[in-house]
Amino acid sequence: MPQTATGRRLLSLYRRLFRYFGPQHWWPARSRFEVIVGAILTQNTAWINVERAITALRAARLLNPRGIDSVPQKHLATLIRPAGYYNMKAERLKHVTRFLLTHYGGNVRRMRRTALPELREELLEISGVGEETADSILLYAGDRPTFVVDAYTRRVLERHGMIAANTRYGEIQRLFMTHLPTDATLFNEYHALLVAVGKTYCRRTPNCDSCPLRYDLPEGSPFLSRPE
DNA sequence: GACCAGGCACATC
DNA sequence: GATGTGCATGGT
Repeated sequence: MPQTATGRRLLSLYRRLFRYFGPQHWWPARSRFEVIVGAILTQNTAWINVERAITALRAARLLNPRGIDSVPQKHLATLIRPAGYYNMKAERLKHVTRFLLTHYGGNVRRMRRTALPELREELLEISGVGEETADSILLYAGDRPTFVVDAYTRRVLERHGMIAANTRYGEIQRLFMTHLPTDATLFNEYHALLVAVGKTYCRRTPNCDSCPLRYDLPEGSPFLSRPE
């Protein structure tokens, strides 16, 4: 049980989201390697388009480290075209796959032998892997208790007055990680629920009036058309 | 046709 | 450290 007011509030938001949306069963993938591929492909991209690219890779029987490593980058780019930024992402998939092959024999589970902070640093050294992608890989492919911060996380917290605009990634991450129990299952579900509410209600043009978190908005929130 | 979607690297100040 | 830019498809 969190001792701080912030912790209690974060847990309250979590419970309300869970009650409303139910378990999200993240990450939607058939293998740990597919999680990593998805983490690259979903960068600034709608998931529906990522699914198309993943389907193409699977149909080409390339959804494995050896496959991605050996396919010509040009052809890889063609296959993942629906996910956008396909030239960049083809290169990034090559980078992350090469890392996995050279450091862990292409076996995602073998990442377990490296401690979380060191592994996070290793991932961040890969060109094309930033903080969110690294944390997504750690949490959703590696079951490591690290909190993933994305555009939705930021937006929900901002609108609920819990962070200022322009708050840095690490600070938002610390908010969750210092005020909640260190639990990969909780972090997994919480982030997935934030995306669920984000996709449906907490968009750039918000739909707060029917949002399950509307009564959690601060007094006089500009996002509510009716005072509550 | 404008806006948006589960970022990141790099240049510049 | 803050800000700006390129990368690109597909849905609304």
